[in-house]
Amino acid sequence: MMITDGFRFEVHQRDGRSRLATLHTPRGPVATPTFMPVGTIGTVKALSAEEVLATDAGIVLGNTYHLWLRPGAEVVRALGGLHGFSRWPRAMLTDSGGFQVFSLAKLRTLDDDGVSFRSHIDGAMKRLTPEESVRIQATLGSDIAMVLDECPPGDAPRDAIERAMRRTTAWAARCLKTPRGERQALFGIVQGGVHEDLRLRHLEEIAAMPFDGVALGGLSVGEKVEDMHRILDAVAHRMPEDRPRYLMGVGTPRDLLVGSLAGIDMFDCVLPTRNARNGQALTWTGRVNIKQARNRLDDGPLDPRCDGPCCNGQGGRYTRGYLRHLFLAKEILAARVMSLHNVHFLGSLMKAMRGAIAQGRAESFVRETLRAMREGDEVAAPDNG
RNA sequence: GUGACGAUGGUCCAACGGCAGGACGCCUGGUUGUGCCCCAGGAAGUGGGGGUUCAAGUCCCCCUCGCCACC
Repeated sequence: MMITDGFRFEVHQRDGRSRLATLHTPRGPVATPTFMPVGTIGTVKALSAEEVLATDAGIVLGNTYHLWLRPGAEVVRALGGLHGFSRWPRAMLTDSGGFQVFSLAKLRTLDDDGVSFRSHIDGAMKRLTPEESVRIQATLGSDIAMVLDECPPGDAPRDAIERAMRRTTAWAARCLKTPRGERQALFGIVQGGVHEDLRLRHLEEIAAMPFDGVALGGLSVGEKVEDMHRILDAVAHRMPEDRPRYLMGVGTPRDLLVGSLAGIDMFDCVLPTRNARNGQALTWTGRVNIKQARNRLDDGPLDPRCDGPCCNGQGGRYTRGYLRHLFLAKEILAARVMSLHNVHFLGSLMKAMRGAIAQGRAESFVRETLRAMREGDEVAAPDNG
C-alpha cells in the first residue's frame, strides 16, 4: 500500500522480521531491502550516472539543501528536473534539509516556524520552513520527498529530543498540507533519540499520518552503535507493515545487515563514497585500507569475492598495488575506482541479503557475513518474529 | 688555487648560548540522512673531530662535502 499515485509497496516474503519487497515508483521498481547511494548535489561523487546504473542501484538520494543553494531549484527544473539534470533515469529521493539544520548548528537559529541560517557557500541569510522544503523538492522533481524534521545530535538531552519530536510532528502535518509534485511521494520521519519510549510514542504519531513511507531519523548522529541497534530492535518491526521503512544515514555493511534483519527496507549513507575517497574499501572479508604499505606489491583485487567491474572487470582487475599507487599519487582514478567498488559492494550485499530472505535464512546469512567481515556478530535476534 | 656562504628527520626549512619545531613525504587508525579529496595519532634529525661554557644546532679551530665569485 502507498498513498500517492504511481507508488505501490509490495511485500513478497517475510523471514523473521526482515522483508523482501518491491517499491514500485513512477520510474521503475526497486527491490528492497535496498541501499541508496548518496548524490548530494546531483552526482554520486566521482561516478557517472552510467556507472551508478551498473552497480544495480535502483534509487539514489539527492539533497534539497545543497541543490537549493546551488545551483537553485529553478535551475534544476529548467534543466530537466533532478532526473534530466543529473541524467539519472531511475528513482530519486530527496532529503529535506533537516539534517543540515542539525549539521550546520553553529550557523542557525531554529524556531517553531522554521530555521534561519547562513549559506555555507556565500554567507547569505536563508530561511527554510516545512512548506518551503516541500515546494523546493517539488521543483527539484524527486520521486520521494522527505518532511523537514528537527534532528537533534546523539548526545542531546531528553527534553531537547522531546521538543524535536513535537516540532517534527507539527512540521510533518504542515508538509502534508503543502502541494507537492504530481506522483511525488512523501515520507514522514520518526525522532526520539535512543529512548525506546520516545521512539514508540513518536512512531505512533507519524505512522498515524498519511505518509507513503516512514523513516527513522536521528540515528547515526553520534550515538553509540549499540544504542542504534537497540532502538532498531525495539522499533523497526513496529513500523507500518504496508509501507516502506527507511533508516536514514546508515551505514556500515554491518548496520545494513542488522537493520534489514530488524525489518528496515531502505538505507542511505555517504560512507561508501566518502570512505572510498579517503582510501577505504568495503569487502566481504572486512575493510581494506588501500594506503597501507602491505598493499604496495599486492597484485590481488580489492575483494576476491567481488564480481564487480573493479575486481573482475573485462579488462582484468585493478590490483591493490596499483590502487595504492593511484591513491598516494592523488590521482582522480583512485577515488573513482574505490567509489565504484564500494557502491557496487553495498549493492551486492543488499542483493545477497534479499536472496537470503527469499530462502528463509536471513539470520544465518547475516551472522556468517559479519563473521567473515570481522564486524562482530552480536546480531539483534528477534524475540518474537 | 684564493675568498664568501652554507651543512638540522626521507625532502625543504625554523630555533636569543637555555626542553630541537614546522611543512611535505612515510607509517597506523578514523570517517554512518556529505560544511569530508577530510580528521587524528605515530616513527624519524643537528656531516666528522676538537675547544670555550653551568649549558653549544647556535661561539672558536680543524677536516669533509656542497655552492657561488674571482684568478
